[in-house]
Amino acid sequence: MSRTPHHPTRAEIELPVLLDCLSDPIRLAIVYNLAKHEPEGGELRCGDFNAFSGKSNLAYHFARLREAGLVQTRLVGTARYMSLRREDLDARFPGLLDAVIASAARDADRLQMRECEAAPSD
Amino acid sequence: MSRTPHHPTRAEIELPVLLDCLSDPIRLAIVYNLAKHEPEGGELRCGDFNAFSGKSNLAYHFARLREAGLVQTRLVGTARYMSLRREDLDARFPGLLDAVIASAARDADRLQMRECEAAPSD
DNA sequence: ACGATTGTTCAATGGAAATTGAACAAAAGG
DNA sequence: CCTTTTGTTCAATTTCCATTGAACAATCGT
Repeated sequence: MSRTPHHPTRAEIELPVLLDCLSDPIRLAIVYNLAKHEPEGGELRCGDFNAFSGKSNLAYHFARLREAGLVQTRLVGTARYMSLRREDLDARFPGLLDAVIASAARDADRLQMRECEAAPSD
Repeated sequence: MSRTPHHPTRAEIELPVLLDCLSDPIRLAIVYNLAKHEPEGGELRCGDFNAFSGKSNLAYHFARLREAGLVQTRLVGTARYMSLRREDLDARFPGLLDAVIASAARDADRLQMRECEAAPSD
């Protein structure tokens, strides 16, 4: 485990990678839930998504989200807090993230979009 | 060759399929060029993209774009004219297509986005 | 120091996607 | 008709992606 996971710079974020990342139902659901919690700070723990899939599979999706530049990870004890890279994404591709999230919200039922409970913060 | 290729209805268009479709560089370039030609009617022939890849590979990508609901195909003689399904896409996922196209335009250089010449219309 | 918790890394597997070339289909034009 | 043009379909290959379980790493609590 590297002490600090790698995050691409804002300029390194690439559109096809980002779209591919968002095209996976599990990753889209993660982004959707992160967006939903933005009013309350926007941070969720990795463990908050344990109902979505197995842990190792989730770790794989978290890494893809991070390396695509969609989320940032903050280490707190043994836990990891994730949040959307709002500023970077809005600066890089204005309106794109909002349009995707709004589209996902619109189809939440059809997409069988899961929701997760935020664990009590530290 | 079926006389009329299948197009999904507006309601059948699905977000993950659409995003996956747009995440491929060749398909994104096709959509980008179709968008660029919207002021002039928005139709381009399949053959206008022949510089992008081999014909059979393009036929594969055209089918994916069509089946994702991104484009519609009109048969004229031996040629096929494609155009974006603007109304359906804007109705289904407002702002999404525009945000993607604007993002692609912004990164056109980095994406080595090819441009195609519209052949003289009939 | 020890065990529990949290999450990652690794290796292996199954399956879907992209690419290629050859063969085919439909219409246009001489 | 016969040839050319346009584009698809098919089969085969290669590559990449998602998923799984076992092993590992880092921290916390006691």
